[in-house]
Amino acid sequence: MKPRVRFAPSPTGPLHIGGVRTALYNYLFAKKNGGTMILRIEDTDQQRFVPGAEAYIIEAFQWLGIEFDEGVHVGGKFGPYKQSERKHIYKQYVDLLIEKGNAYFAFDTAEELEKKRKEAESEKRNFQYDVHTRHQMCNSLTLSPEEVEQKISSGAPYVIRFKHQEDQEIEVNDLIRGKVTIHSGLLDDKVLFKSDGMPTYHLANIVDDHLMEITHVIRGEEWLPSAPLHVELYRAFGWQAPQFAHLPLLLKPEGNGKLSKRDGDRLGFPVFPLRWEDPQTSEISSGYRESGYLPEAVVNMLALLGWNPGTTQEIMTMNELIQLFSIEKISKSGAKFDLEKAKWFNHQYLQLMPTDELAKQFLPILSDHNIQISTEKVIKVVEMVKDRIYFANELWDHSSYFFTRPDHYDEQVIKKRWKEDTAVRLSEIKSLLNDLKPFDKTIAHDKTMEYIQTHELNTGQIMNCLRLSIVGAAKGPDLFDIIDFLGISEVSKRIDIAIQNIHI
RNA sequence: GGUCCCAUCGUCUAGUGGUUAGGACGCUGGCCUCUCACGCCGGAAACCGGGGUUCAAGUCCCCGUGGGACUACCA
Repeated sequence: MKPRVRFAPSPTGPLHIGGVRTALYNYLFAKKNGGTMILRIEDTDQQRFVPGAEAYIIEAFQWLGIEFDEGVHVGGKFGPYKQSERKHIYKQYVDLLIEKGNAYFAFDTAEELEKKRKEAESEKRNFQYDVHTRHQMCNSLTLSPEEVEQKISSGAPYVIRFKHQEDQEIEVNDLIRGKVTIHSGLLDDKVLFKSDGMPTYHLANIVDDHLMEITHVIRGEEWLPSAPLHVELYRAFGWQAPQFAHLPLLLKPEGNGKLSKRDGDRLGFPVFPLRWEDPQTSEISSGYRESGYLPEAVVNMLALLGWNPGTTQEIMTMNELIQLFSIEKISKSGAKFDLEKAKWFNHQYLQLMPTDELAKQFLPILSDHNIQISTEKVIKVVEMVKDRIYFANELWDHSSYFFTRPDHYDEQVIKKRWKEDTAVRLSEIKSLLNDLKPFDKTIAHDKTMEYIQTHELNTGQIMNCLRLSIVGAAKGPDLFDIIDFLGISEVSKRIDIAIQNIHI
C-alpha cells in the first residue's frame, strides 16, 4: 500500500522552522515510497485564527520546493482539507463514541475546573479529569439520564470527554522510539468536543486521518504524550490506527528548550521560512528567504537536523534526500539549531549556483548603488569574488572596488606596508604598466615582478600597496585580474589618488 | 509535582558486543599566495555517573544524574 501522509498546521501565525522540518520529513517519506503528501489546515480553534497564516504556509512550501499532492490549495478527493469546513462531520463521530460508551457529556464550567485545579495545587496534588475524579464531577456519568437530557435541551453548555478505560496498558508503537507504554488510569479524559461546537485537535485529527486514509502520522515529539489517547480513539472507533513516528524536537542553539519564536531574532537568525508581519501587532519576524538563504540550503540543513543517511555526504539535493531518506535513520534526541552550519550550507549552495544566475541577483543591488554596467562585466566580477561570500547580499562588500573608487584606505595596511619610497615606486610601476601596448595581464605581472626584483624591493610590501591604492584594502582576487578588469587608465588614476591621499 | 521521551567532541552526527571511537560545522597550526577567500595537509576536542550481563560494553539491562516534552473547552 502506498503511504499517505499529511502535514497539518494550524493557521495561528507563521510556520515555525520545526514545522517546516516535520513537513519536509513527511514529504521525503511520501516521495521515497511513491506515496501522497497532503496539506490539511487544522483550524478548530477559532480564537487563535490569524488571517494570512494559511497563505503564508502555502507560500513557504512553494518557496522551499515542498509540493503537496492533495490539500487546501490543490484539492483532492478526500476534501475539504480545512477542518472548519468539515465541522459537520465530527459531530456524528463523537455521537458514535457516546453511543458506544467511550465518551460522555460533561457540564463542569471552566470556573469549577479552575477551582479544582487550584485546590489540588494548594495540597501539592495534581487535578486531572480522569478515572479517579470523573465520578465527582458534573457529567453524564454522575447525572441521571433525565438530568442530562434536561440540561442539554435547556441549552446548558457542555463538552464531550473521552472515557478512558480503567485498568489497561496502552501501547503506542512508534517507528522512531519503539514501544511506548502507559497505564490508562494515568490518562486524563480529554475533551473531544468543545462547547462551541467544534472538535478538539484530538478528535478531529483522528477522524480526518481515518477518513483521509492516512497511513503514517509523522509529527513532532510534543505529540507523544497524547499519542496513547489517539490509539485509544482508534480502538474505540474500531479503526485501524496509522503508524506513528514522533520526531525529535528542534532545540535552542544555546541553553536548553524547544526552539521558539523569540530565540531567532534574539540570537540573530530566522525561525521562520519567510518574513512575517503580525497583522495585529505589526511585529516583524525575519525569514530565511529575506535573509538571503537559498531554499535548497534551508532544506538540506533542516533535513540533516535529526536525520542523516549514514554516509559522510552532506550536500544533497531534494531528489537525493528523497532517495536516501528513511524513518529508521531519524535520531531520537533533540537537535540544537546551529547558525554557523546553516551559513556554511548556504555558502556551499551559492558556490554551486551558476555564476550568471548569481550575477542576476547582484544586478538590483548594483542599481541601488547607482552603478550602470553591462551584465557580462557583472558576471566577470561575480566569478572572481563569489568564493568568499556566504550570502548574495555580501557581493557588494566584496566587489565594490570593481565599480567605484575606494573611498578610504585600510589603516592597518598603510601602517604595515606604506613606506617613504612607496609613492615613487608606485608611480614607476604605473608608467611601466602604461607602456604596455596592448595591455596584457600576464606580461603586466611579469614586468611588475621584474621591477620589484631589479630594485631589490619587498614583493609583499609593494604589491600590497599597489593593491591598497586600487582596492582600498588587502583583499580580493588576483591583482592583475582586477587591473585588467578596470583598465590601465582607471588604475593609473587610482594610483595617483592614493599617492595624493595616503600620508605617513 | 505527575506522566512520557532522550543522553558519543562546543554543535550536527557515524557507530547495532571486539574500532587507533569516524565525518561535518566551528576553533586552530601549516601549505598555496601580493592580500582576503577558496583549496589542500595537520591539530585540539566526546562515549553523563554507578552497578550489573559478557572472555569482551559507547553499544545490552538496572539505578542514579542531567536535559526535554506534555500536563487547556490550543494545536
